[in-house]
Amino acid sequence: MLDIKLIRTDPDAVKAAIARRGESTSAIDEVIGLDTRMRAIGTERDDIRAEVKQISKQVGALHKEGRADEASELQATSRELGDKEKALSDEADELHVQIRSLLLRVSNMPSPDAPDGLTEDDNVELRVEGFDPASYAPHQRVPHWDIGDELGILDVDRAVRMSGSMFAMYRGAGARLLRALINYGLDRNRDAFEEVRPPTVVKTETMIGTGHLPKFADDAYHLERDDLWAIPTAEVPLTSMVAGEILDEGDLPLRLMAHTSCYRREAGSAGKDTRGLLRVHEFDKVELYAFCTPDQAEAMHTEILERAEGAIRDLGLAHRVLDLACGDISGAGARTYDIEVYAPGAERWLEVSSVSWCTDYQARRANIRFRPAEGKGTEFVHSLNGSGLAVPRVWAAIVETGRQADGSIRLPEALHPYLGGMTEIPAAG
RNA sequence: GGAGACGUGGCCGAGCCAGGUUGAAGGCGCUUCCCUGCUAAGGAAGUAACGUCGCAAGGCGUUCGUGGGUUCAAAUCCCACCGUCUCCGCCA
Repeated sequence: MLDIKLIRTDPDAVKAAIARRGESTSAIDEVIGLDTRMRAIGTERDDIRAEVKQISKQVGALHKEGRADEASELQATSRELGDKEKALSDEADELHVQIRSLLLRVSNMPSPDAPDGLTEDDNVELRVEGFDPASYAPHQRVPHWDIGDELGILDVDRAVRMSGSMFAMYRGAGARLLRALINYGLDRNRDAFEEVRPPTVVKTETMIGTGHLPKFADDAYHLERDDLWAIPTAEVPLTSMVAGEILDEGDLPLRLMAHTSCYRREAGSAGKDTRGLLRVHEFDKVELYAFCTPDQAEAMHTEILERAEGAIRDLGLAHRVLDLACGDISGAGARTYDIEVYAPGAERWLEVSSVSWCTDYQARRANIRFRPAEGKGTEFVHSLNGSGLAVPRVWAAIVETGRQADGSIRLPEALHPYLGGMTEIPAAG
C-alpha cells in the first residue's frame, strides 16, 4: 500500500511513478478527493466527541451532588450531539473503507532505477552466464517431458488423470532429485537464513498483506467452505510472520527461508508453454525472505540475488539475469531481478527466480514496523523476497542439460551429497 | 464437534459482579539523573501506538482480543465473532 501522506503532499510524483507501470492513476485522484473529505469530517467528529466527553463528566459530577434535574438538560444536549457524531462517524468510516479498498489495488511505485518500459521486451539483460547455443549436442535437445517418460522419472499423464492438466508427478530418481534440490536450496543458505516451515493454507487477511489479494484473487486457490487460501508462494506466510509487530532495529535484517508447496491457478494460461513442468499448478520452492531497514535494503536485494543466482550457477546451468522493466514488475515490487535458466530440450529460457524489493509496500499492508535505535517513533520495514530454488523448472533444466548420448542423465556435482552418492540417472533399458 | 474458564500497556497483574474525572493501580523491565572509588543496594523523574490540527510548544480524538449494541457516559453491561486454556469426543 502506498503512503497516503505522500499521496497528499506529492500527488504528481506518485502518479508519475504509477504511470511508469502503465497503470491508471485515476484511483490516486479519487483517493485524494475522498481523503480531503474524510479529514474534514473527522475533525468535526472529533470536536463533537470531545464536547460529549466534557458534558458526560459534568453529568457525572452533578449526579454525585444529587442535582439530577440539572443533569437531564445536559443529557438531552449530549444525546443530540451523539446523533450528529454517529452520522459523521459513519460517513468518515465509509470514506475510510473506500480509500483503503482503492489503495489496496494500486501497485507499488517502481524504483527510479528500474528500467522504463511496459513489457517483458523492455527488460534489461544484466548478464548471461554459461550459455552457448552452439554447444548443445543433439542428445541434449530432448524436452524433459520426453525424458521423463523414457526414464520413468516424471509421470505427467497419471498426474493429469488424478488432478487435471498442469499437474505433475515425480517418480523414482526424479522424486529423489526433487528432494535433493530442496535440501540443497535450504542448506546453502543456512549460514544466514532461519529455516521456517509455515502453513500453506492461510486467511484472506494474510493474502492481503503481500498484495496477492484483493487484486489477484483469480490466480489463487480458494477453499470456500473455510475461507482459506492456498499460498502461491511462501512469501505470503513469511510476510505475515511478523504482521502487526514492531521489531527492534537490532533484530534487522531478519532473514528467513522456507520450503513449501506453492499453488497457482494460472488462470488464462491454458495451452501456452504448459507442457511438462513449464507451468504447473502445484510446485515446490525454497523461498528466501528478508525484513530490513530502508538503509539495508539495497545491499539485501543484491545479497538475495547473489544467493539465488549462486544456486543456479553451482548446478552448472546456463542462465541470465534480467532487470525488469517497470511494467513487468509484479504489484508489490519496486525493483525486481529475474533469473532465467536455459532449458536446451524445451529450447527456451525459464524463469526460476524473481528477486523483488518491495520497499515498505507490504510492510504497510501488513503493518510491520521497527523502532530505530536512534531517534524516536517507529518506521515501516522494507521487505524483500526471491526464490532460492524453484524446483520444477530447475529440475527440467538439469535433466535436459545433463542428458548424455546414451540417454542417461549426468547429475550436477553439487547435488551428489544429497543423492546418496548417485552421480547419474541410468539410461532406460 | 460438545461443556466450561479466560483474553487489560514491553512483560506480570489490579480494575469488570455496584458503568463516571482510568491511557488505565501496583510490580518487573527499560531510559535519564542523584548518591557511590567500582559494582550492588538506595533515591528522583520518565517510559505505548496511531490519526488529526499546529512553524512549534502543544491541543483534540482513537485504541483494555475484534466488531456491533445499550447509555449523557463502557475496560466495566448485552450480543456476535476470533483466539487461548481445561475437560470430553475424534484422530495421524
